Amino acid sequence: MRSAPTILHLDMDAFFAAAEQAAKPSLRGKPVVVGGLGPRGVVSTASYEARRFGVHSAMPMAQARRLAPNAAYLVPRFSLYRAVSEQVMELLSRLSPLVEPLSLDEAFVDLEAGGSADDTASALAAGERLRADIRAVTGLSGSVGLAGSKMLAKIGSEQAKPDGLVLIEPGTERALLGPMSVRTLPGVGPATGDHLRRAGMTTVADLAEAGEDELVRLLGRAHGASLYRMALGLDDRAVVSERDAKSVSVEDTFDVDLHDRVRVRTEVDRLADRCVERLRAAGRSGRTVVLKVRRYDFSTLTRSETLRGPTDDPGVVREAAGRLLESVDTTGGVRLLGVGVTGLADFTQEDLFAQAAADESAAASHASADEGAREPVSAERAVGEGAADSSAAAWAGSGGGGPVEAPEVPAERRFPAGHDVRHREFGAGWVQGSGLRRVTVRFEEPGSAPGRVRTFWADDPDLELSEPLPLVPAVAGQSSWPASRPKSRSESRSDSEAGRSGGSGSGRARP
DNA sequence: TCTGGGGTCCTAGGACCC
DNA sequence: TCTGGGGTCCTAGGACCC
Repeated sequence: MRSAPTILHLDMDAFFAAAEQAAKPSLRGKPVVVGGLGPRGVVSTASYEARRFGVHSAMPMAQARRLAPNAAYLVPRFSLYRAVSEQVMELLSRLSPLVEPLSLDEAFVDLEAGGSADDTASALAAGERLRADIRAVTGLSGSVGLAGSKMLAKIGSEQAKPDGLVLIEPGTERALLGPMSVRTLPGVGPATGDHLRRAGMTTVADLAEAGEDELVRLLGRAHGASLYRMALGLDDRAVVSERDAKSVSVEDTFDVDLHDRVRVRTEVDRLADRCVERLRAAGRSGRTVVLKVRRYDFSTLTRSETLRGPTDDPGVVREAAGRLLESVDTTGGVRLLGVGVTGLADFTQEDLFAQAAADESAAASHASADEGAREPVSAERAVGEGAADSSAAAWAGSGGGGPVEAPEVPAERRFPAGHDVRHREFGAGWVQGSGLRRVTVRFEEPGSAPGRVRTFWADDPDLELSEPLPLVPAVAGQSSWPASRPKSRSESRSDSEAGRSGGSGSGRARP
């Protein structure tokens, strides 16, 4: 709590969808839904136009399609969002060294620590300038909350949406919060909300009135006490930059439940490899391996095993995950599998060896086999039979499961819906749909007029996938476009996987 | 309507040690 | 010989957030 509103919370408006609209002029002003396109996909972000149809985050995609059948449905492109996010974070870092990112599109900034504001007027000026800078550099809008604490700054940005700024004057917190729903407070989700409602509390004022003892009795020590303080508008949490990750995990929901025990085991192996890849990319190792299984009925369980020391050896993680799998009953079908590592240490296996060698310890019995990236097994995965999306079924081809390295990569995998392409003659565009060895491209780019559509053969040598373009043309002296740097393998993987799980390539955008 | 993927934090019981 | 309490680690699950 401070007496001047110098904590800033920035939240980009409908970030993924807005970035896609900026990249694809024909989608501006139209409903756009970004999320998983497979039969079990959910909505990541809906544009404000799509929200008017009732579409919102975390909604099953099938439901979204019923509500907004004419919206454009796109798979997320994290390389684009990451690049825009880096531009935004760079602008925030000019305000203060104390920037705490919460996700790609959200962050706290301590304006006071940065010397960029020390009272209401200067905070307001900094916030408005930031919003203008973000629009100039990225072409997107963000909403800003300013207050004397993190909680209130965040509530402020929520109230400011879309494309606004709200400043909450210190001293007015309790009056402002009193009539609001308990669900406004961070940490109060559906379960806690129900719990409180059954106890007769629906507003923040109700919580303040109930008192700390009552809330602790109801919700437990930590949760009850912190909620009581928040209800009074008290929040001392500092803005902290650079928090080390505490776990790394990967998981996959399958388009169709897995029944074959052998198949389940090979998927666990692949997930273990992917998990270790990410672990190593972060220069970390971990001691506890966690297996997650979601069964056909959505019941979810985890099994974990703590090793004698941290590892980043894919073989070790695979074996541990495999052992854990032994203790899980998978009859009835498996909907999701996940492999994670916690208890992270800052050194890699290589460092351990160096240390061990220096100590002349005999511990170096486990060779860190450099597995490298295993070729993903048939990318068709569970698509093919029983896929709900009729277009996906039509495009999945006959039988599926052809040789992985065959030259005949299906068009929908070489050219995932929504991704950028370049044609030697027609220039920049994006994949509107693909399948049956054809690719349909809309030729337009950020800043251009809405473009026209043309269809090509997927093996057309003049057509190739390209990196996302900056949403705003680069200006001399302006911050550079991070996407232009060479991508790491893990980055390029994540986008193509998103495209793969999208499966159908049915990024339908109406002309 | 039929439920993603990546995380964080908390609770609770049992083992183990002092 | 029997009993007590506290601290830490491990495991499993749940709530929550974006």
